[in-house]
Amino acid sequence: MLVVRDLVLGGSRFKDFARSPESIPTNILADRLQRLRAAEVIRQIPAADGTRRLAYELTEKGAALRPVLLALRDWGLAWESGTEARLGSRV
Amino acid sequence: MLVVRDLVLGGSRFKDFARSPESIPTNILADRLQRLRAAEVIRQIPAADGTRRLAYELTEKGAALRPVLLALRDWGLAWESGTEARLGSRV
DNA sequence: GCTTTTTACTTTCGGATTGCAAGTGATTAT
DNA sequence: ATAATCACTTGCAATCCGAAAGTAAAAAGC
Repeated sequence: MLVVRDLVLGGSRFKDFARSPESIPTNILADRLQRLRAAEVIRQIPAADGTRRLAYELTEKGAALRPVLLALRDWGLAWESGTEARLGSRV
Repeated sequence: MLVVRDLVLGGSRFKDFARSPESIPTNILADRLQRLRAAEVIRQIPAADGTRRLAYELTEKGAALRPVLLALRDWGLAWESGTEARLGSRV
């Protein structure tokens, strides 16, 4: 879910996910990326910066998780102190 | 999350959760009930059937998770075959 | 062109978490 | 009075996770 959130926020590279404030271990991150790809929530694409490196983007199925993230964000903002709103507007 | 879903659906007793199709082991269930109580998502109440047994209900904070469940249900219905809609109408 | 750094992982390993099975004491049904 | 149900707890093997280190390929710096 945190990987999906990062993708919605614009991050798209392995290093971006690894540097997120939750600081996921890289072995777990690699496993999650693999599983999310198997579930067709994300897909691999070539990096946008001209290099031969990889990046990830949400599939249509993955983008459809946005309302779930927004509902969770709203709940956190309303009920859990310390919740930060990095996700933008509704729907 | 599955405990919260069961509570939204009407189940309220330990046995109800334990008998859910996901069949959670009872030691994990006991742990989750304790944690959800600590997080003030659920609270203990006396059972409704006159016996001296226990039941659980959602707090206001817990009930506020309903939109999250609905968003997840909608996603499952749209993208995951085999998703069953046991949750009722919107909001 | 050669060295250093970055990237995207994999491997290793101790500790935490989980699933399964069985057990327990109190309450309730027969 | 006896049996069954309820709401857990305990014990143990297997799985999963986090932290750290290692690696191969690509990119950056000089």
